[in-house]
Amino acid sequence: MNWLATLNESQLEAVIHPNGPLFVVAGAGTGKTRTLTAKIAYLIMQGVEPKRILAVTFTNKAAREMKQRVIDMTGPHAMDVWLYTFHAFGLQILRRHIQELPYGYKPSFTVIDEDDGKKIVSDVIKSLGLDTKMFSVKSLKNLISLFKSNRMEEFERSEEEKIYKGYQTYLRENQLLDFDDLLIYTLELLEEYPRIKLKYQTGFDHVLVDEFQDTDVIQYKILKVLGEVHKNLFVVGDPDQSIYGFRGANYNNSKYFLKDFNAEEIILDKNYRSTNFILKAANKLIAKNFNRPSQKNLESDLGIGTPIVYHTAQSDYQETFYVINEINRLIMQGYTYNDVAILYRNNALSRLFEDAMIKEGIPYIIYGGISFYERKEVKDALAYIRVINDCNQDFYFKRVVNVPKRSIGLKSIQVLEEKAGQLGVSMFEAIDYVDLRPQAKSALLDFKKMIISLKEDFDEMEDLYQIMPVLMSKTGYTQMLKDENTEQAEYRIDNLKELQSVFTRGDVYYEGFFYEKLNQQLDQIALYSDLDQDVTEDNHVKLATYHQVKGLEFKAVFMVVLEEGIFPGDRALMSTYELEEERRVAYVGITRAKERLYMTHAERRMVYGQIKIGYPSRFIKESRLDMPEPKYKPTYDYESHLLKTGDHVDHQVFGKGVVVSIEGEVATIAFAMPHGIKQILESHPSIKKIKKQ
DNA sequence: TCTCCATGAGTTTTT
DNA sequence: CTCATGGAGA
Repeated sequence: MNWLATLNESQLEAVIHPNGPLFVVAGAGTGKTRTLTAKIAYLIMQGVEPKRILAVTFTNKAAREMKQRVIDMTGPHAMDVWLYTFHAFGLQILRRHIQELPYGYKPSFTVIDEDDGKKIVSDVIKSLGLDTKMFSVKSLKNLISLFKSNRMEEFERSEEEKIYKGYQTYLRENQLLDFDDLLIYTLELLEEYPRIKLKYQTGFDHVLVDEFQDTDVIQYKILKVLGEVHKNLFVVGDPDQSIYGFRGANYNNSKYFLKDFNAEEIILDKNYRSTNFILKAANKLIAKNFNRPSQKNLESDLGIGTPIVYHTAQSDYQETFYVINEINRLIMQGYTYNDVAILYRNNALSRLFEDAMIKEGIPYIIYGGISFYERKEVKDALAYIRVINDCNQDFYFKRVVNVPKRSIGLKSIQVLEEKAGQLGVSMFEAIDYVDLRPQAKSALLDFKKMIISLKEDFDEMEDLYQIMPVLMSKTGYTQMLKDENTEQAEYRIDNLKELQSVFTRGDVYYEGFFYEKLNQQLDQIALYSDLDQDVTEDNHVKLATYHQVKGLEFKAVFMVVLEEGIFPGDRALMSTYELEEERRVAYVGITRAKERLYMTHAERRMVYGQIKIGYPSRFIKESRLDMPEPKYKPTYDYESHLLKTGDHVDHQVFGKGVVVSIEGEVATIAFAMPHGIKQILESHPSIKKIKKQ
């Protein structure tokens, strides 16, 4: 156990802490993962059976890495540790017990992703005959999610509730579960079914949780049930890095945990990542948050380091220019492109910087975008496989029946779906009975024949790698892409080849007959959003949002577009709660940097095609170490006003209003109730002047 | 069934 | 500005 010697005092204290509830508050870069894996290894060394340990994480990547580390530390029997994401843990439980719930689910249910969910919502809206303009699919899917996970009491509009019910019915009738269901049904089984509850309460002796600050209400309840009997909950997290509130992460869970379990608390604040200029800035910034349990100040042994560099650019373009220049200077000083990250608040801001990178020939990658398993061609291929695997999967049937084009239009599909509904069979089965024009009917019959033929091929197969070639040629999918003869199509073919290698790897990883392997592989894919390609090898600057780099670190970090209205965003200005979350996002940003940190903003920026004046983000001032006000000299003319008394304006949040007076840069504007009179910077990006009628 | 234009919306997203 | 969507028309 020589790895125990590598831990610092607080880490060691946490690791050898006797049984009972413990909250390890692990600040950024303080060895959170190291402590958690050491704890698991320690438990195993103490004689706890690996299969009686449950550790949950938020990402597959974290789960996989942690498992590997524990195996490295204690040997291969650590394979038996239950180390899963919350969702994967739920999936395990539900594959075993879902038939006990009164919703008609069979253990062979399918997990759909966010995109599929939206499609279903959209179909439901249409089938209810509602005006599609009145209901945004995106926000409805969100509302449904809020409602399902008890984060919203009731729907505001009766139609919304109808859509929710339609969605839920569709899922149940088609044996589909969305991501929320994986957690909700798991909780229901654990809370309402004493036998199951007892099984899992006593099946584990220890429950460990990573990134606890990101747990939502349902996840916390699951942990609560699991830990109720033995109370051996080892929870690691950093409330200051809670930046997923919008997705349901409940900031108060840390308070609840300390109270509900009367847990002890150990704080890790010795940082191993950054120099102290950076840490001081981070400490100073986060201290501005009022709602802040478990306060801590980060400090490291890495010296004071280089001061943070602030830069005010005259325009958005010049800001990118400055960043490029500084990157070039860093390179001359011996940094590699790999050491550098450009971080911003939202994805749209990547564009400017991407353009600049291309122009200057600096290698870069942009995080985010559509991930591998969300790509159209990959989803199509998987949908085919699901239909072949089980012909009654109407949802996936609909997706592929006319891809490539087989002249089976929307109308034909609708008629078929109705027929299937009348007969109470799947669309696939209903093909024989449906009344359609001969062309459409024979196209459907041909499709059916093709699927049956593919099914026969599958039955003959022994390994997953055999799937793709047959599938792609029989369905005509590859041919369709080849005929397109575009770069885009080439790229899609490459992605399908990559899917092929996913299956090849699956052959090594999974055991059993073809269909057993296939089902395991499909489950895996359902919970994985992306391939874990190791991108750290290549040498390029990383462009990413703050959210995307949580948990990562870079020698040099550029926090760009630090402007009021963008970061913090307009929406966050009204509530302390949201503003504090924005501040935590900034805190995450600062703490990514190991040696160099730049904070930049521009005075003028194109926003939606219009030039707007930008003010430096309050986070600059709030984190700045020199006490006096930042030497910010605006270069625009104070006297030329953008607005004048009597102007009508439209504010993104407060709606329409009239300018009552102007003093300096501040306009007093009267908005309709309940907002009333507000004083706002006249050039604030959320204000738009509207022409008088 | 496909293509073209008008229209509107426009944070963050581990699963 | 730029992307997605939906309706009209070929």
